[in-house]
Amino acid sequence: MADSQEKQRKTLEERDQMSDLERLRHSTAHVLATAIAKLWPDAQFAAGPPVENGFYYDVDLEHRITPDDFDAIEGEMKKIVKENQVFEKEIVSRAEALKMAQSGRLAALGDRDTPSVFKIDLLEEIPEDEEISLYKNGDFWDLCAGPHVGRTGNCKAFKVMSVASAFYKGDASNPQLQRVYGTAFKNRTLLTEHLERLEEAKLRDHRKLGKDLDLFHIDEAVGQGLVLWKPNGAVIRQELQNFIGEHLVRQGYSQVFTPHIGKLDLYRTSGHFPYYADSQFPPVIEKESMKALADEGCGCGELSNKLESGEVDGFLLKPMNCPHHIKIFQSNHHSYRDLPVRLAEFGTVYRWEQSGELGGMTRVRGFTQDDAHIFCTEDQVKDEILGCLELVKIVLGTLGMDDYRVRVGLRDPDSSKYVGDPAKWDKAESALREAATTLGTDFAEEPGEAAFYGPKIDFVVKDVIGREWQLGTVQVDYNLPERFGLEYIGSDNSPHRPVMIHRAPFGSMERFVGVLIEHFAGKFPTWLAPEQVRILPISEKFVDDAQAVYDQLREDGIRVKVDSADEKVGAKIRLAQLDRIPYMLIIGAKEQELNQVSVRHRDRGDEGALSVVDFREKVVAEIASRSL
RNA sequence: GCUCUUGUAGCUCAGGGGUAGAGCACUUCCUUGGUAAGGAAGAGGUCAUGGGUUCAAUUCCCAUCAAGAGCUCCA
Repeated sequence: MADSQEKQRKTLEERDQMSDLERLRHSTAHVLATAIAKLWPDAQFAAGPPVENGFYYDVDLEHRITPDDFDAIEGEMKKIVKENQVFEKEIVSRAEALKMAQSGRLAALGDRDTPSVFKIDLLEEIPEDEEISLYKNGDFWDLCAGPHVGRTGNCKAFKVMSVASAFYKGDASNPQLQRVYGTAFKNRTLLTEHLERLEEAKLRDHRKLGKDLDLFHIDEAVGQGLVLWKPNGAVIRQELQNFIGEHLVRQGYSQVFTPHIGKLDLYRTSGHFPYYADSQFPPVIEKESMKALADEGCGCGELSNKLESGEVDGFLLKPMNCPHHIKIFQSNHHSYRDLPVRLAEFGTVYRWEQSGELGGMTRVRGFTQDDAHIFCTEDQVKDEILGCLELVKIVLGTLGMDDYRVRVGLRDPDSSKYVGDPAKWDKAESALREAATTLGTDFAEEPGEAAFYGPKIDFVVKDVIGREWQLGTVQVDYNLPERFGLEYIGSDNSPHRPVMIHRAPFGSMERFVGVLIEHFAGKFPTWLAPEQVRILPISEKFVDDAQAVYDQLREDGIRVKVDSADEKVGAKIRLAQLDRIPYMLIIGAKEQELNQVSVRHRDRGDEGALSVVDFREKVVAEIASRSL
């Protein structure tokens, strides 16, 4: 937030550290800008930095750039590359730079009627003691601190990728610019490889696979961001819940169930209403109040005031589970001997995410957290955090998800959005930091990433198109115990305030399964696969034998189906492969005679014949061990 | 929420001012076949919704709803 402007401007030191690839991409951004300036001389350029997979340049332009323009843009870029213009650095005085900007000369091919408005703005942000440099390639002069490659001829392997819009300087109150994205690599081979990787990634997109494999459905009639789990998806979710459930028992959690709504007063106490009203579904107003209000002809604004003041009461779809769990904790008196109390629930919550934010399973409006709240003493905080991290590690380890990063979210010292005593924050932050060091993986401390009520550790993974998603989370909370006046009786026979820890190893079932679909590209390990075994009789004659094997496997709880369609076995195999079924059992005359099945694995191929008993044992063991 | 793009059969998509087409899936028939597609026939659509322009709109225009990309946001 506060640092978004700083992010726009790299320090000189950071610029010196720009990698060769970033330098190349940044230079290609200038080539892009040169091409756009040729095609549309009235273009006003803002910033054009390298980014993770390429670069972009922000431009304000009457003409709406569409993918249809890409050929023309790339054509111009190729000419500029071919001309092999030198990237020339020139140090100028502030006054000179300003003069050029006033005459529209910056980020342009020549003087213009209008000043280079964004460049003037950017000039003003450059610290007094910093030198001001221009980079020139051909007639294109741009205000730029560099660094660049030597010549435009170095920028051969590029591609214009997409165009989107972005707020100037990342501030939603600023005008929106057209952001043209491109990518560039050292050579064509690397570029082609990158483009192929993107194509492959599209194939494992969870939204596509969710449809192909019949895992989930989002229906307009139900609502945006509200996920319907279809039978296949439900199997995966249930297996994951069982898996977590087993570990909860081992770690001394108690399972609870709570309703999906709670009174507004509950959230007034927690501080979530009306503070977070914008990101909640509107309250459900009590019947009697509703009627009275309607009779009064109460308007919308009035209603909202009355809700805020508490004059009218109602219920809120729960945006989180904490208050309910707190009330469970509070329904008993607690001695220090009882602590920690660990309450776990797969709790469904509802949040009014902005419509532009919704997407697939990863950002939704109703989702189920594998939530738990731990109420403990100050002394227990560290061990409890360790326990939580242990659980996250077990989860990610079992699923083979090792491509994640750990983020320790600390408060932003300059912001006032945080509640609670700074001394307690310090304590919580150091507890988390200490716990994170025991993790054995690198972690990054990120100021400003804390929740408003406390610091946290997040496990972040990337989806197929490189977007980061927060999955598992462990958060310390000194705030809610205060607001609800939680207490336990200490060994000194006087009341003390417990500390709360929120934790969710998956984060939400929706997001986690979405990410998991992409992680496995739909090829779930046998224990998670909606259909674990498919039996393929060679012809109609062997359907009865297939059915007999089916019955035996079902006894062991194996999820199995028989494909009795009137098709050749090749076609049946193809279908089973497309459905990503781990095991195919082929039954024909040979197998019938020996009471065997021919085993084919979706990745390993033909594995030869086994007796039904042997196959059963093998698969049951594989499932029980949750092997990958 | 903002900008842009998109919305045609269950799925993937083509088409285009004169009320629609392919492949896969589905149904039926022929075929009884050994490790990624055997053949034939059939059924299936108010072309997202609501307005407007027009003799005529699924096609053009506007709005709404939804999806996608990016930005902003994410207790």
